[in-house]
Amino acid sequence: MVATIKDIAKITGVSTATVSRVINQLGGYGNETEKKVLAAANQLGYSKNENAISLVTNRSRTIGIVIPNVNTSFYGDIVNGIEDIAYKHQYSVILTHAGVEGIRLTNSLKVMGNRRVDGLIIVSINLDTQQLALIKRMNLPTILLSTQAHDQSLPFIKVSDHKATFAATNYLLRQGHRKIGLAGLNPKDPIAGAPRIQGYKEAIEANQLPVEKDLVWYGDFSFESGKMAIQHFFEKKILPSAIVCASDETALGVISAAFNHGIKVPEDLSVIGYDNTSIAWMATPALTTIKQPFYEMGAEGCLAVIESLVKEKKIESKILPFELIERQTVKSKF
Amino acid sequence: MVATIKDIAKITGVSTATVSRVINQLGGYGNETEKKVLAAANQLGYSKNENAISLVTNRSRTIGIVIPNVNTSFYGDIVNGIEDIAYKHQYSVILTHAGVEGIRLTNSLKVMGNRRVDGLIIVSINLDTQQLALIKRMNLPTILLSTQAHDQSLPFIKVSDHKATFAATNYLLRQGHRKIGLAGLNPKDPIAGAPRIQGYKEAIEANQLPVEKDLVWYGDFSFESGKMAIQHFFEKKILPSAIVCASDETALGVISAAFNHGIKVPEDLSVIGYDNTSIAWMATPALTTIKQPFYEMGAEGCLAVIESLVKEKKIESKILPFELIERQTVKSKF
DNA sequence: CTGTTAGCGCGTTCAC
DNA sequence: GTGAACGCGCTAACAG
Repeated sequence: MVATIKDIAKITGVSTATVSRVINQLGGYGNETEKKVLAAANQLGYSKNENAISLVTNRSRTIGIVIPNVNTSFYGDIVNGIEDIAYKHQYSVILTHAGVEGIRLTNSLKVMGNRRVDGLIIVSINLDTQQLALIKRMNLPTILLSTQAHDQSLPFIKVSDHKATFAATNYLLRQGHRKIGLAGLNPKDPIAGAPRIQGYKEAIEANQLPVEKDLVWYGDFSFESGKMAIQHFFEKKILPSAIVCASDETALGVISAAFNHGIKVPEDLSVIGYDNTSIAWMATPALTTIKQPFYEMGAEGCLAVIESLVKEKKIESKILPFELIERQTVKSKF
Repeated sequence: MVATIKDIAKITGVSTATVSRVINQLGGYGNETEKKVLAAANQLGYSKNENAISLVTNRSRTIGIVIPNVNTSFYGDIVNGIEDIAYKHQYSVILTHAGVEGIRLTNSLKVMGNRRVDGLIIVSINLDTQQLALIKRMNLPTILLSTQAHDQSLPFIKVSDHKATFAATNYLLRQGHRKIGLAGLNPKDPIAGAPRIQGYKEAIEANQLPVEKDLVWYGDFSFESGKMAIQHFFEKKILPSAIVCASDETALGVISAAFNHGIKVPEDLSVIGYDNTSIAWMATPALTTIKQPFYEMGAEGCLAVIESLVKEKKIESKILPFELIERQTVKSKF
């Protein structure tokens, strides 16, 4: 058994109250006692029991992270950002997976409730009305990362999917591309799907070009979606000169399938990705892509939650800037 | 404030002890009371307070994960494996980063101690003697993942780095390659460095070939190391026909630099990676590599810790099998 | 089948 | 400057 403040009290001959004061540096005790207590604590290898503290203070200094079960590599960055900030503020982080598409979310929330987390960070899950209600009922400072509530009823941090895809498409247009495909987006996804499709269309139309249905291939943001897009374009015999992709993975899928068909990137086909995960810059040719600031999302989200805890500050939604990173997969037509 | 068993007791007119029995399904109570209690719990939205439970039972049903701060994508898989198993057994998982090369480890362990985690999973950190002592002093079921203690004093799960690299090298040899390079390994790393270098050398020598010093370029497992290796080979004018790489990232670095020099993979140069992270199969050409079963490492490691908790079963070290995955970056010389 | 009691480790009055 | 006493929410004897 680990030592407790009782043990320290016994050894030093002071009361547990005083030990507690010293350990928490609350002041109001003599120099002598302080030394005595600290020495004893050190000698016994005393370690706070956060569970006991939680019980009496009614706060756990713990933040709950809920992540879906898909394994795109960017979750790592977000979690990094969260944990770094939590660490700085002496908070701990407990992590649960909410299953594919958040199926296990209810259970995740239950766990978080049982652990009495002080705040909640929910990453990249499309919440339905019922789930939203569940979250609100927990009455905890909460922030959504890389997603948002369809009714905006919870604060979030993300980039503007609409603008980012508009920018990507427009960039291709400015490079002289006229037949621009779209690959891998899910139109039923109200957060990361539909708005991006809209951004793509608007960019095309803003240039007085027609949106061609056959140039759009829906999917699920995956590598496979990218491969299938190329397959589809081939079958329809309508190969675009450039493709806007749902993710870096989709872009790599496009490139992979293109390669198999003998199409060269970027000479014959330009490709632009989305996310700027590590695979983007490690690929050959290196992927031109839209960068999402994942680490910052995590860090700022965590900070917002913690500040709402200590300063009772309301959590504000925030749109973070994306960035178009030019590398080697887009070729100008001029 | 959330409802407690006291509230339930008051409403239903039974004692808190009985409420506790019902909630934990311990049996020994009437059908009537059970219904009453459950109904009240439901109505009040009762939620266990795990912190209070931890206090009295002296176990937290929490497992601590310590991960270094580097951001290779495979941590995600390991954590996935851990969390899935933890979830199944109703354990929670608390995550801390131990900084670059485990510099913050002491603090991580302190956090874990304060939270009174029941078990410890340490991922991919090379522990020095002092750190090992620290961990042992915590007196917790512990397992190391994808690393091991230099004195084998803690159980671990990993693949045999030595054998895996031997296999990779030997595979290249069997494809007819005679000038085989090695890129990106750190010889000072006693776990993932030196043994692999050894495996490489042994394979070469087993084929009565000389180990050429200039064909070996050390590094830090990174993409950059791969690029520098090619740079080096060029300067020395000693381009191998195949390269064994420290990681998939190193392999991609090799491929990237090779591409810039007009060297084609695999036509002019064969490359074999290590890890089989997602970038391996998404790359074009898809990377031939050594697969490490990361998810399984996490899952089996977590299971071992939990079983040692419930069954007092000792945790055994385990060498997991690697697998050589043939894709498109190695070309036979025949 | 059920209630009483004690105590887990700690922070926090309220006295002195 | 310090201590006694209480209670956070819960489980675990023990008694009935």
